Amino acid sequence: MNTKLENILNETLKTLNYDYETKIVKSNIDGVDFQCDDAFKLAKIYHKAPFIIAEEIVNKLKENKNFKEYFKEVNVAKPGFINIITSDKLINNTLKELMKKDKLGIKRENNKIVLDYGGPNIAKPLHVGHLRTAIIGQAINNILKFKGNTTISDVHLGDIGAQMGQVIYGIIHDFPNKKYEDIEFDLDYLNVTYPKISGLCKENEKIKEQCAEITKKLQNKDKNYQILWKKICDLSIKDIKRIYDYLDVHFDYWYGESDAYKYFDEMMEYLDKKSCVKIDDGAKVIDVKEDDDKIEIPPCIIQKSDGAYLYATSDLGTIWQRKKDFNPDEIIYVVDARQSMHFTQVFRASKKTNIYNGKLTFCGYGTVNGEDNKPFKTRTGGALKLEDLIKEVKEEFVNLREENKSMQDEDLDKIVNAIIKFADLQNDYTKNYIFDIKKFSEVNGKTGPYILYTYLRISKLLTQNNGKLSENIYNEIDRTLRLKLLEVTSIIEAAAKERKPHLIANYLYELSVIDNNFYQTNHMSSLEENIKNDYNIILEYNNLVIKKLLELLGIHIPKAM
RNA sequence: GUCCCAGUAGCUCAGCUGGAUAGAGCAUCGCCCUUCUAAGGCGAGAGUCCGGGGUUCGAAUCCCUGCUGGGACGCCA
Repeated sequence: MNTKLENILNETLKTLNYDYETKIVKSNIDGVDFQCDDAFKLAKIYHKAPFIIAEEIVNKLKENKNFKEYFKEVNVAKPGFINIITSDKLINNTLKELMKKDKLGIKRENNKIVLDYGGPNIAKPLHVGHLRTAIIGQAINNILKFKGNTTISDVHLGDIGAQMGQVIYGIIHDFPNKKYEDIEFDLDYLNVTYPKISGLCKENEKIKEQCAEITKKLQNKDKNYQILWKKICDLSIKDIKRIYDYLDVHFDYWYGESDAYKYFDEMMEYLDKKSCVKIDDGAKVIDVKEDDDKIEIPPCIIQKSDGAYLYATSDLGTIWQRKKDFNPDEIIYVVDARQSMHFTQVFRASKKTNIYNGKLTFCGYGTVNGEDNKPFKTRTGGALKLEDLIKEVKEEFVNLREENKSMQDEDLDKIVNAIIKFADLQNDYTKNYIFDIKKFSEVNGKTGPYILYTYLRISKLLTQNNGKLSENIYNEIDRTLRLKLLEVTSIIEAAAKERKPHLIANYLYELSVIDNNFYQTNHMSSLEENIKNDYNIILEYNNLVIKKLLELLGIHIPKAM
């Protein structure tokens, strides 16, 4: 739509001898569809009054023999705005073209992109802190895949950190006389043991040291500890998968930090030859300062003075591994914004040492806060488990009204997903947001269930149509809806380009509001056949759009609600 | 201390690659169900866009500065 209008406007500019690429934007003036503000720019370049230029353009435009095909009305407003009201014909023709197009009219991309999201720790249950990376990461994954890219998602498990030593310490002390092979325990046991030992470590320096020792040996591939480690991983991953499955969050690879450890030897050997790698206070560091830095970026430490490896090493090792396994065009990290400094260091280290020269993107999201606007904690001070959050939302929704109690479980789960995901994705992810269980479960207003409700209600109105859209537009809200549907392509393009799922969520909400208005002003059942036919075609497409966009956000539509 | 992010209606937030009268949801108040789901729609009130400068024909948006809140700053992950 915009392109078509821009083309005809640019043609006009040319005949007036203005050398300028003009842009058309959506107008927020009542009754005006689009506006062009470039008379002001031209005024500066050609030293004329903007109003004169705008009038010149509009007059010339009106001489165009195709004027009526494109426009219902074009006029100039006060200082020099060009207001455009498009013809019904243009709207309908563009809409017809869009309906024929594959993938909602978007341009295809073909990059190979690795996405790093999830990042749960083995031996700890998933909690609220794991929610955003999963939901945002999966949404970005879906969007980029829809754009045609080959995406590779990797959960990047924290499978070999300090918590492993602590859990193994706990197991050894709970099963003192058993061979490691024979020790058996379940998830409940793990869920108790980790916090228990973690607490002990805070009180007792000696136990902490012993745990650290186990961790170190494990990292150095101690065969015995690996037996227990394997058991813990298997149990824990199974549980983590269960929750991710519920949230429809999926990964192509379940690699962990331990998988990067395999490459440390060859990577360190490679790095030792680089001039930017040096020893500082006994630690091996990569200098990542750049001349135009506003602040001093500390060097990236890749090996501690005691020889141990740390966070940056494993992230660098992971880049090494990804380059080797996938050789992607880009790697996207969907992680807590507070890690921005760390990733600046790692990204720079990777570039400087030539480990990877592709694009590295940091998508840092804000924290989920409690009502005190501080990172969310339960009443007892711990992190709320994701499983409990899901339960709470479900309960809240079921108790909302009597009809919900008889809902099918399958449908309920879809709605719970919609509630949680839409709440998270409707705002720009770079910002913190306040986590309010009541607001999460709210069904009125800007929520997932509102969108689902709209979709389901429209599906019930749909009847047969002959697939041939006429040239008519019947009323203002009809027109608004058609124009809104024409925006879908650019919305997806923007969401993909900026990696911002909330653009899609906002569009879905705006579209749903228009839909609700539409079917309350236009009673389908009492309409003439030809109007009903047109509306059916439009609403059918409308629902196709809603369904596809919801899918991109990881939200699925229940059978009924 | 340095740097990053934020400050928009009572509350939660969109808008931020500059455009006309700053938009939603919740809350408040009015109207709309003999007709496809009222879990809805329409409308009203509510604003020094944190303060102060500047750039511009035009600033919530860009620059400088001050205040407030959150965060990050070499051997944790």
